[in-house]
Amino acid sequence: MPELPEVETVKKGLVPAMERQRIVEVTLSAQSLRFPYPDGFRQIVQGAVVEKMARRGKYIIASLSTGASLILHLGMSGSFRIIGPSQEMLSQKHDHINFKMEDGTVIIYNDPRRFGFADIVFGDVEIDYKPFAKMGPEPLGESFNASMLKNRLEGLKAPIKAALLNQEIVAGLGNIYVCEALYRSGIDPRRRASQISLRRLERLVDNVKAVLEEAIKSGGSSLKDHKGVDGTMGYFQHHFDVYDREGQICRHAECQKRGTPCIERIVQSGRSTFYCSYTQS
DNA sequence: CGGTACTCCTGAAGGC
DNA sequence: TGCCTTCAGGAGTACC
Repeated sequence: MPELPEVETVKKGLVPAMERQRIVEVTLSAQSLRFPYPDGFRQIVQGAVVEKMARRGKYIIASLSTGASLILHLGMSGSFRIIGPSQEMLSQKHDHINFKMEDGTVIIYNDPRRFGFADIVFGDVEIDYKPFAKMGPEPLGESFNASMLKNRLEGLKAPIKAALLNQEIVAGLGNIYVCEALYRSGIDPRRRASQISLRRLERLVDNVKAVLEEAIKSGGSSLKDHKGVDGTMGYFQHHFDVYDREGQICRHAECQKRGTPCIERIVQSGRSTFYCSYTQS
């Protein structure tokens, strides 16, 4: 389920438990995740110190003292929970990976749908890990701006909705935030990506950044709430303008005034798109 | 090559 | 209550 803000929140939550800590033991479930665990996974990870936790798109990267990097992807239903040294460790259905740290903390990866995966990369992840080699820019980075986006959209026949979901155009966006950013920008999700003016792309870029930043902020606060309860690193509660609001009235004054439902749901490349049929053109 | 459809898997939600 | 269908925030692959 997680998109960039959720992955960023999860990564931040893992930092205090993992960074500069040695992983002393790894246990894996019998069932593999989306891909089989790489050969020698346990041997490669066990005994290594996590030097730095990072995020690229929707991927979490733990760089290890051995020079290798541990890559984690949450798929649609992956989550982590952290069991402190003095806490009782209860295993749950769909637990797949346990990382036991030197101080006794255990980090557990749980994933009911098993769309997530773990991988190992030797060398420079940006070059040697295939998905990163082709991945678009980080949307919160300086390099993500309207003119570079216009270049990347040039010649595309796909609708803007599909283009923004493509991780090779821009990294980390998923169905929810694409819907929200297009709504805020007043852009019809069905519009051809290559036919959007620079002016509108400027608004789009600003709104992509804004919606992600807002989500990261609320993700951070909900993380705190969750931790106290059961150690779950949850996803934040967030208010969406259009996502999952089919048949409702959006917050635009003109739509409020009209009083008839404006939010519609359509299917684009097999995924739900929610948008305001009056203000997005 | 570009674009879309299909696919992996489990669980939650809604209809009857 | 239970059984069935539909849908889910990802992304690689298959195929036109």
